[in-house]
Amino acid sequence: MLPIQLFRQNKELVLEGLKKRNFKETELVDQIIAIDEKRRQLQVENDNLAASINAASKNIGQLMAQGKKDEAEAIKAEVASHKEQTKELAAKLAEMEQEQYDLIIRLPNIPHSSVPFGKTPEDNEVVRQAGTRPDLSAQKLPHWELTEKYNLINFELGTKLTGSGFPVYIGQGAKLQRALISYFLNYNIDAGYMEIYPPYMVNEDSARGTGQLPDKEGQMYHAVADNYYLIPTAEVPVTNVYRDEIVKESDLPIKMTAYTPCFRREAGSYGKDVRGLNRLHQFDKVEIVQLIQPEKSYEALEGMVSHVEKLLQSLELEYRILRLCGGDMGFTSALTYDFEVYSAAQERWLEVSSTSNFENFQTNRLKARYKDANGKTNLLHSLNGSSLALPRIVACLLENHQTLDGIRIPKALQAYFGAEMIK
RNA sequence: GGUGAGGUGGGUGAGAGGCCGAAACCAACAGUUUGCUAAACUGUCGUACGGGUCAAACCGUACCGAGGGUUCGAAUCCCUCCCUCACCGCCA
Repeated sequence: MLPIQLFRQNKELVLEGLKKRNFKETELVDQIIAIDEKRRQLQVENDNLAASINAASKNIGQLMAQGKKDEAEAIKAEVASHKEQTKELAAKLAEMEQEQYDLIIRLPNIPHSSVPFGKTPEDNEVVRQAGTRPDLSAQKLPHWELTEKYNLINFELGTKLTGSGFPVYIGQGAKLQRALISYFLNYNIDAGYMEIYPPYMVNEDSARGTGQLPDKEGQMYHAVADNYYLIPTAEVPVTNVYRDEIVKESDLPIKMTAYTPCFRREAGSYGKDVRGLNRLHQFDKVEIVQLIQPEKSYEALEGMVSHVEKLLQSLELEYRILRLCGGDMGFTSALTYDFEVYSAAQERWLEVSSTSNFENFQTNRLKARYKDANGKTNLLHSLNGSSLALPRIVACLLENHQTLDGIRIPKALQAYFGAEMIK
């Protein structure tokens, strides 16, 4: 949610940002500004009225203490009429606040100046591409055949136990998951991230805090009896750690990492996108989150990007980094880098990480703030990224490193996996 | 699941219709003292919205778990809901 001050101070910036996103309802901006002015007017009126009521009440108390009952009664009558007015005003004010909120919440974040113009994924800018494409002339099996061949994952069993999109990892397949999770977490911890092991369900306040509610409830699994939501990403519980908190500047940056399974309903997905490990209802992911001063957040974002990039390199996979265009960026992001890995048998790029700076769009709603050197309270900037999402990494590891003798495990992972090959 | 107690500022905790945005203590921050550390002392020390200002100072309003009610006036009384803690039961 954009801070209201932004509209008063820099309307042009908002309009330009919306244009870059191809966001059509630009009239919302003027509506918001108009309501804001009216709202403030009303507040001044209402506050003044309340002030006179308060003063009168105090007066009554003193008069009663002095035994001047008649005078007190006279003032009481006066207060009664003021109260009528303030009741009306307060109701109008609340209505207006709600109206303003409803409008403002519909606006997406303002893209960073480096975000390219564009409407579709084709307009995303390839920042870097690196790694080598393996020679699969000897054998080119897609991962869903490799998982069967080596008995790593049983998709049908998952369907029996739960439903489609809930694979069962078996034997070396299960061990590979555990190895990747440990490797990713340790890698992040070494870079100064604090490991968090959060709940896998959150309450409504948390879901609201990171913006899953009110709009995206269809994306989450909901435990109705207790009104808890299964997390669609670790970002939800981890970012909410700092909901309604004010931290000292000396505590910044706050860097957290967490492994969690992620639960997504993914209603409406179909076809090759959901084949094998490409899209699941439950998957594993290791997330990194940072909270930092506004002036340092883009430096931090670049740091996170190179952090994730090195991790991908260590897995010996071909990857590319995209700077998402205005039309393809998530609603809450100001700048997003997507990481894609080349799936050599499917011959397509798969997204394995999305790393974004949300500036104060998230923290405004979360009320995650810090106190600066002058004692002033400001909103933090929040950033997060995957490092990494497991299923597609697994898919690419299997496909890209397949040989006739088995699947080669990258060096960096061997100590965690305990073998050099899957046979 | 049963029974009981309770939700007050960063923490502990007092307040029981007006003198309360809230004592005291602790923590934190700044300073004085000091060879260093410690101690001692002094001061500062909630948030939001709005007004005001170049910026401050300052002023108003709201907030004592949430929502409603009683009253001229509510942290304090009443109602509803939520949550936490303790003990018992069950259980990984």
